Amino acid sequence: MRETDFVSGFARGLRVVEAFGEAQPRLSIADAAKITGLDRATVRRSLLTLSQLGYADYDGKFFTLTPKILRLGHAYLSATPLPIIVQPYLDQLAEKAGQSASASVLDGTEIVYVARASQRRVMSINLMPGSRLPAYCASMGRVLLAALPEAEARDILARSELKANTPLTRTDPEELLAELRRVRDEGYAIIDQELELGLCSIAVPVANDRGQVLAAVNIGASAAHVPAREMAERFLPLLRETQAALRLVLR
Amino acid sequence: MRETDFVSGFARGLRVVEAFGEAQPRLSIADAAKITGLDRATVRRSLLTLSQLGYADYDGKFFTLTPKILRLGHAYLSATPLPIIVQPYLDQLAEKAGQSASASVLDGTEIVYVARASQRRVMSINLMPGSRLPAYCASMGRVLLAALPEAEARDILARSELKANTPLTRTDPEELLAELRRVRDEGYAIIDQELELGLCSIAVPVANDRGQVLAAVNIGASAAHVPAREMAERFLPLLRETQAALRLVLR
DNA sequence: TGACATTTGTTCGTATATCGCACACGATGA
DNA sequence: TCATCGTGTGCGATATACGAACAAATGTCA
Repeated sequence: MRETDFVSGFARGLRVVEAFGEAQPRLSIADAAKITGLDRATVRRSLLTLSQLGYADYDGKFFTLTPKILRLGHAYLSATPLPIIVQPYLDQLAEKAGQSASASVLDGTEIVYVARASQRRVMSINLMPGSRLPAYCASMGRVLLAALPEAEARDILARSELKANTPLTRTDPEELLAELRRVRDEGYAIIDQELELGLCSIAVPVANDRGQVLAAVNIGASAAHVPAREMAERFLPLLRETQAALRLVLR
Repeated sequence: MRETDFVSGFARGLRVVEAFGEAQPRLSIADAAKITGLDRATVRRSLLTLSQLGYADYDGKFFTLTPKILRLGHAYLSATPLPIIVQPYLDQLAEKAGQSASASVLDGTEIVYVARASQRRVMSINLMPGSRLPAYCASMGRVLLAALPEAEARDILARSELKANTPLTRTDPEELLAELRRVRDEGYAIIDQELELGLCSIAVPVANDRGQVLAAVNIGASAAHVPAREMAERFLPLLRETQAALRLVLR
């Protein structure tokens, strides 16, 4: 790949889009420049481009993204068979379990939700396709990390900001790696309020017919209703069932 | 806005991303060039840029989008208060109604799902945030079009490809405009198997405290379980309740 | 099979567009 | 009033797009 095989204007524009987020729904030119570290003039050109294409609104002072920006993610969601195939199985799983079920894949140090069947809300944060959580402290994250060669998992943990979201969060890399080995052996991961107090979840990997792990599926429940020690007993059979069904239809 | 306030490299890159879709999950350079109408050399540079940034994978022949691309849509979903505020109300609505509830906004001739609480699957197609449906034949689309000045609704209908998805689909622009006037008067829209046989839905507009229509909320049900003539009776009170609650919290 | 046509990916040179910087200007507030 | 912050603009240096040409792969037909 040569130096000139890279369109930096495009890359800069994508950085500007990603500058928008929960904390920054509305950005002025200077805001976006500060967040992206790009020159104000450059950011301004990118934002005006977004606005002219209908991906952003501009009131003369602040820019906000429009729903048209979802077309970009939609291209992935509809182009990738995974979410479409998984969704009906999730719906069934959520109904049988009486709890929310989700599917996610790994992207760097984070897991990305690609499908979700919500039975009832148990988390304070709102999860939907495209939502992200740190892998090290999420049940699906543990399962996905366990599916990687250990060196790679170690590398991802090293790049992660291992912070204790609750007193129960495990943050020691060696302890996490030991847990990953356990997950690899047993084939499932349970999180007991490591992400948020009151929330438990159990996840299994989802592989295709060649045994490649493509995603993870989990069930989340309120710790008050389902203590962590009961998670496996109550939900693992259902998850195994879903896992087996998906193995046959994924390629 | 001056000529130079536009980054055409960025705009070209976005066109390339949108070239991916359900029918085209994997694109070669030449494919993408054909779809976008851009020069092969230019498309190649954009695709290699996407690949280098981790937004796409490249096997030497075909490009596919990666989940990282969802960050772009996620920027909107988490940056925009609407989905986050609406989701808990949708969950509640879906539970009370025992049917799926969704929220969407208008983008051109299409509605875009921004949040969804799925109770059970009634449609053959899979809906999730970011999914799109033509506005003219969806209940939320009717409601959103009805909220526009008539000239604008007429223009959108003119730009829409009015095709009959089922024998019940209404495709005559004048008939649709008359229906929009009815929807505007009555404050809700019912779709009886116009999008897909066996599927009924009812939608109401969601406005903020200043009366601006920001989105639409609907309930979908199987026509076998809930005939169209019973939709209003069974679900309109629940939808009105949700509508009133949202009016108070949206601004 | 071999020769030829077509398609696809890649490279190159140059005209053109874009970047980052510096500066001007207006708004806001101390 | 002055300092500060944010926006818009002109300019030289640099990066990019385009079209064309080339190489390699693929398809086609006798």
